[in-house]
Order: sequence, then C-alpha cells, then structure tokens
Amino acid sequence: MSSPRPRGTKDRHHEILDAAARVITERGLADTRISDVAEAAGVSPGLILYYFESKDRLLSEALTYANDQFYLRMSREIRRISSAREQLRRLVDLSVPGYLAEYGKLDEWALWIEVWVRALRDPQMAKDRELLDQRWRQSIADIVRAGQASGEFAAGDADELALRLGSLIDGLAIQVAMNDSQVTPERMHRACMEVAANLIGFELEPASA
Amino acid sequence: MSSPRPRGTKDRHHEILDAAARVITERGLADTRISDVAEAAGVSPGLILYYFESKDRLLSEALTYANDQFYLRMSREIRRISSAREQLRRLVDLSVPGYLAEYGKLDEWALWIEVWVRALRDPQMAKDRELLDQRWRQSIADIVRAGQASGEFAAGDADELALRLGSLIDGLAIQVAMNDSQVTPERMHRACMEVAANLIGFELEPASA
DNA sequence: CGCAGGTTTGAACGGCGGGTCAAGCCGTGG
DNA sequence: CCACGGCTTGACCCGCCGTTCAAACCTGCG
Repeated sequence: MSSPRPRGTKDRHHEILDAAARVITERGLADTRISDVAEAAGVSPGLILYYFESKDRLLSEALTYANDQFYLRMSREIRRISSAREQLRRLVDLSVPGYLAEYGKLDEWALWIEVWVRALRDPQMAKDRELLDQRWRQSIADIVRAGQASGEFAAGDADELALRLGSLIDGLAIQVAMNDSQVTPERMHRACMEVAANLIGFELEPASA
Repeated sequence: MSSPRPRGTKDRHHEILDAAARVITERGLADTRISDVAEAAGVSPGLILYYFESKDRLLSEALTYANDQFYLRMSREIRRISSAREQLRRLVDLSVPGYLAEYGKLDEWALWIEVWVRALRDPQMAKDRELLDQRWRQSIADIVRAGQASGEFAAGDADELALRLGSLIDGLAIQVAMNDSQVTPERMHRACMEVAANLIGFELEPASA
C-alpha cells in the first residue's frame, strides 16, 4: 500500500521483541539463544542480527519492552474504574501471579526477576528498571491520592504508602511466582488487601457481610 | 596429623563453595566460569570438576551454601538479644543492603535474586529456596511469638505477620540493592520499622523522644 | 626406599552459539 | 523490462568454556 516510509521495519522490530519476550519467559534469559528467538518469530537467525546490533541489546530491549506492555495494559484497565478502592483491588488482582485465570502464570514476574539480575551489573538496565519501578509506584500513589481526594481513604503521605504497598506486593509476588506451597495466590491477595486497608485507612467491604 | 579419614576433602569443598559464592556475587551467575572459581580458590580448573560433578551442581550448591551462611550469622546475632523489639530491629538492620557499614553491599541480596531466577526452572533449586524462605519467615515468626509472650507485642497470628513483614523486607531490599535513588537504606529501614510497629502492635521507641 | 592411593595439574578435545557474509529474493521506480 | 536497494537467508567462521584425561605429585606405610 503506502510505501514512502520503511513499512515493514517497525513491525519487524515489534515482532522480534515480542518473540524474544515469549522465549525469555519460557526458557529464561540465560538459555535464550538467537536461533530460539528467530524460530519463535518465524524468521532466520541472521535477520535478528540485522535488526539488533547484538544479542545483548536485543534481550535488554525485549525485557523493558515486555514490562512496558504489561504496565500499559494494567493502566488502561484501571483507568476505567471509578472507585479508588476498587482500582486498588484490581491492581492487586493483576499483580498476584496466577490469580486471574485469563492471564499467564509466570509471565510478568519471571521477566521482572530477569530484569533485576541484569540491572545488578548493566548500568543501562539499572536506569531503565528504576524508571519502570518509579512509574509503578507512581500509579499506586495516584490511586491513593484519588481515594484521599474522594474521601474513600484517610489522609497520609501517598508516595510513602505507595512504596510500602508496592514493595509488599513485590515481595509476595516473588514467592507466589515460585510456587511456594505456603504462599498461595489467595493468601497473597488477602494479605495485600488487608495491609492496604490498614496502611491507607479504608474499609475492606463496602457494606455487605 | 590424624589420617584415616579423608582429611582435606571437607575443607576443599568449603573452600571451593566459598570461592564460588564470592565469584558469583561479583560477576553474576551467568558470567561465572569454572576457571574463575578455580582462580579465586587458588587451585587449577581441573580440580573443581574433581570435587563437583558439574558446573551446574557447583553453582547450585554454592548459592544455597552462601544463603545458609548468612542465615546462621544472623541467627547467632539475634539469639543474644533479649528484647523482642530489639531483635526485630537488629533483623531489619541486617536485612537492609548497605545499612551496616561492616557488611558488604550487594552480597546477600544479589545471591538471593540469582536463586530466584534459577528456582524458576530448576526444581531442586525451587525446593531449596522454599526451605530457605520458610526458615527465614520462621525466624521472624519466632521473634513475634517471643514478643507476644513477653507482652512487648500485641496478640495476632505470628505466621501471617511474619509473611507480611518478611515480604515487605524482600520487596524493599530489592530496590535498595539496585541502588534505586528514591529508595535509600535509611528510608527502607524506617519503612520496615514503622510498618512492623503498626502490624505487630508495639511502640517504636522505648520511652525517649 | 619404593609402592599405593588419593590429590592436583594443565594441556587437549569437542560442541555450542554469537556474529559475519556472500548470495538470493523481491518490490519499486525509471 | 531492467536495475537498484532494502530485506532475508543459511552456511560458515571462530572463540570460548565445560569437561576429560594422562601424567605428576605428594604422603604415609610397609
């Protein structure tokens, strides 16, 4: 169709990044080979190196790309909920690995852990991770502020509350993602909501028993 | 001296595991080669494979070994403190990366993250991780129970409190270990202690202002 | 002394996989 | 219809470890 701009290029980038994210999720960063990504994307190995200057760069980009996608999806979902308490509940729903049947089990969190490992030594990844995390805390803080404005939540330092709640979610999610027999998705969900209600200052149930 | 038993063998095992843990901490699991470990241990590469059947086995053992060491050190330290509240404070001190100058910065937490990555795919490591984590939660729960018995803390489900507090520590520690500019060791420490006081039910300061 | 067994060495092997490249494959514009 | 240039292929090269192994090295004992 229209041709002046390099049409396929942008698509290829995304296709490859998507494929890479999928492969990393199921095989792990360490066991991901270029040929795996190529196969998953349905192209030849050589093409991968045509679009990305090195395997390292590809994997780094894929990691931040995938986390970005997740964030955007969550963001979109939450924005259409009006009650701050329900927004918070939905955020927790989406954060508990395997809590919602419609989403994959490991997926997001497995990638996060790979990001952490990499960020320990790769300065660029460290920077990206900090930004990603900041945005995640920010979106919690926004919910808190909205709730405080509407009177659903008690007053308090929204940023500090976001840090605490977000960290609790991180810590619990790790264990759930690892299939810890003591830490089930349900238990995690309950813990998050109760601590949130306690820290932020709201009632768990609107009015029902 | 005495000779019937294989004398040097046990030492060599530990020497190599120590060396491996050190190398993993500074280079990362992915970039750790057998020759690195050999060099760090002051022996030849061949000897490593004489004591461990494969690189994989060596690294797995090194990871759990190192975490074990950390746990034991902390355990010992805490046992000699009498007040439950002070025990808890000490536990938090030791858990905040870089909070105490005398201990290394990354060290423990960097290894934890490597454990997590591995546990996602290696069933044996998954099992070991669960045990390690259970023990960690247990030691928090023990402190809580002690405090409840002595009247320092309010009543409550010690195991559930331990899970929540432990997870919060995990989640915060990750960010501190990554040098997140927003999450300083001091901020993490404060957050842990305040949430602990709130959840568990005790006063932060004994009596002073 | 010299043998025996466990220990230690380091050179050599082999496979794996990232990266390169020369050659084909198109679609487009002349 | 041809020539150009971006896209795509897959075979190939090459360095890097994990692993193996034969030989050397101790140390204690007969």
